[in-house]
Amino acid sequence: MDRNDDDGSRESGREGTGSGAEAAGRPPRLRGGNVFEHTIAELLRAIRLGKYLVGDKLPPERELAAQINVSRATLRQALSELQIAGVVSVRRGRYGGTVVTALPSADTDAGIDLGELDDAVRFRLILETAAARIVAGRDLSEAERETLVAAEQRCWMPLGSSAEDIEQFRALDARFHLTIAELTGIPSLTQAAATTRDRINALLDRIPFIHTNVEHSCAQHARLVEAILDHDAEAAATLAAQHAEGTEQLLRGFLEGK
Amino acid sequence: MDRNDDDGSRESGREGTGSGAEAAGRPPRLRGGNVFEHTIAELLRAIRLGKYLVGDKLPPERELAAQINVSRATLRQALSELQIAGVVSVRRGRYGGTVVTALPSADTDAGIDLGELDDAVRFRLILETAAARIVAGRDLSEAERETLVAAEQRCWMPLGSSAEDIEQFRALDARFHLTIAELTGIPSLTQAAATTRDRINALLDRIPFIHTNVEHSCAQHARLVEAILDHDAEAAATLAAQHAEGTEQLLRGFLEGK
DNA sequence: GTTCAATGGATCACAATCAGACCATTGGCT
DNA sequence: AGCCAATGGTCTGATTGTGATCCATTGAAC
Repeated sequence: MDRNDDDGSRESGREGTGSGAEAAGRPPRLRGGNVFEHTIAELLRAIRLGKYLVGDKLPPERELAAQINVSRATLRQALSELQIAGVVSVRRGRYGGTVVTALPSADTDAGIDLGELDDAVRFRLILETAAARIVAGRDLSEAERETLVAAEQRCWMPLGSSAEDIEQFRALDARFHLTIAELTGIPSLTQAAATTRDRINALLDRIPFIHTNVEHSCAQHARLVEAILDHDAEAAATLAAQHAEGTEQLLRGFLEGK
Repeated sequence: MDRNDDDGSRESGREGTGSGAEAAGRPPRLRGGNVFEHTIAELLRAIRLGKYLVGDKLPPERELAAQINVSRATLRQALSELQIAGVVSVRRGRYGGTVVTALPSADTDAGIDLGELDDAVRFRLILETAAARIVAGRDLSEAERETLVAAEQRCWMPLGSSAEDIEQFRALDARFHLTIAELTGIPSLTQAAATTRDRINALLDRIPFIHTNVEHSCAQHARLVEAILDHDAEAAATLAAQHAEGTEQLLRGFLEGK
C-alpha cells in the first residue's frame, strides 16, 4: 500500500545544529538545536565579549547554571568541553572554581552569509548609535563615568600580532561598547547589543586583522567618551555611527568580494 | 500492533505553571519555562500582532511546527489549548486546517513591573525611530509602497467599544508598525520590533482604552507614511518618535501611579 | 460516485534535560 | 591538627520533547 506519509517536511530537522544554527540565528532561539550547544555558545559568547577576561573566575556552577537558565548537569557538560578545549581550567575545593585560561579560537570554517553580514552590521549601527545618544543625554554618576573611562583605557593595550592578542583586543573592544549599552539603563538594548556585537566579532574573525586600524579605533573611542561626558548627544551619535560604519566598510570590503 | 485508542490522560501536567516564570522575563529566554508554554506564547503573539488576523488560516501543522522550531506533537498540544480557549478552530481533511476565530483576551492578572514598562517603552522608541528613518531613506518598490499604505488604511476601522474591537485595532496597529520594521530589510530589527511591540501591547491591555486617541494615532500614522514616501527621513524619525512617546506618556500616566 | 492529495489525529520508543540529593576535595581559620 | 564552609563531582529517577510512523477525514477534481 502506498503511504503518503509525512515526509515532505523533514528537512527542518535539527541535524545541522552545531555551528550553523547558531551562526544565522539572531535571537537566542528557543532551542538553537539543543540546550547543551546553546550553553556552550553562551559561555563562549560571554568570554569573547569580555564579560570574563582571561584569569577571571566564573561564578560557581550552581549560580552560573541559574544565570544561563539551564540545569547544573547540562552546564557541567558544557564546562567539561571547554576544559578539554583548554578555554577554562577547574579546581575543586573551597576557593576553587573555574577560571578562564585562554580565549576561545574562532571557528573559521562556516561560509560567509552575506545576509547575515548585512543584518548584523546594520542592526549594530542602529543600536550603538542610539545607545551613544542616550548615554550622552544622561547624567552619569561618578562611578559610571569611571567605569566608562576605564573600559576605554583598557583598549589601549600593547598589541602584538599573536592570535591571542587579537582576541584579547576584541574582548576589550566589545566590553567598551557594551559598557555604553549598559549605561543606557535599558536592559533590552544591552541584551541586543551584546548579541549583535558577538555576531560582528564572529565576522571580524574571518578577515585579516588590520593593525593600523586599532589605533584609529581607539582614538574614536576616546572621542566618543569625550562627547558622552560632554553631554553632546548628537556628536556622540555621529561618532558612534562613524565608528560602526568603519567596521562595516572593512567587513564589506573583505567579505562581499566573497 | 495493538493500538489502544483512548489516551485521555496526557496533558495533565501543565496548567498553572508558567505565569510566574514568564511574567518577569524580558527577552525570549532560552526556555521560558518549557517548550510547550513557549509555543503557546509564540502563537498568541503572532495573533495579537496581526500576523494572522481573525478568519485567517494558520499554516499546516507540520509547517508551523518547523517555523516555531518545535516538534509537531508539542505544537499540537498548544493548538489544542488554543482551541479549548476558543481562539482557533480546527477542521480536518484536505482544505481543512486551523483558523483564527477570535483574538485572545489579555491576561490582566500579573502585577505591573515598572522596570518592564521602562525597558519596553524606551527600547521601542529606539527601534521604531530607527526603522522609520531607514525606511524613509530607502527607495521602495511599488509593491512595498502599497503594502505600507494598505497597512495604514486598515487601521481606520469602525471602532466600537467591545473588547474585540479593541483587540482588533491593536492587531492592525501592530501590523502597521511591524510593516515599517519589515521594510527596513533588517531581520533582526523586525524581530526585535515584534517582540517589543508585543510587550507594549500587553501593557496597553492593562490601561483603559482611550477612544479619542485612536483617531489621533491614525492621523500620526498617515503623516508618518507621507514622510516615508517623501523620503523625508528626519521628519519620519521625528514623527515615529512622537508617536511612540504618545504611547509612553499614556502608559506611564496610568501605570506609574500604580 | 470514486479517487486522491492535503490535512489533522494518534501512538510509541528513545534521547535529552532536569531536579536534587549526596560525595569528595580544598584551604583558610581556630 | 582539626574543623568546616564553599566548591566541584557523581548518581538516579522522573519528565519532557522528539522523530518517525501510521490512521482518519475531507472535499475538489475527474
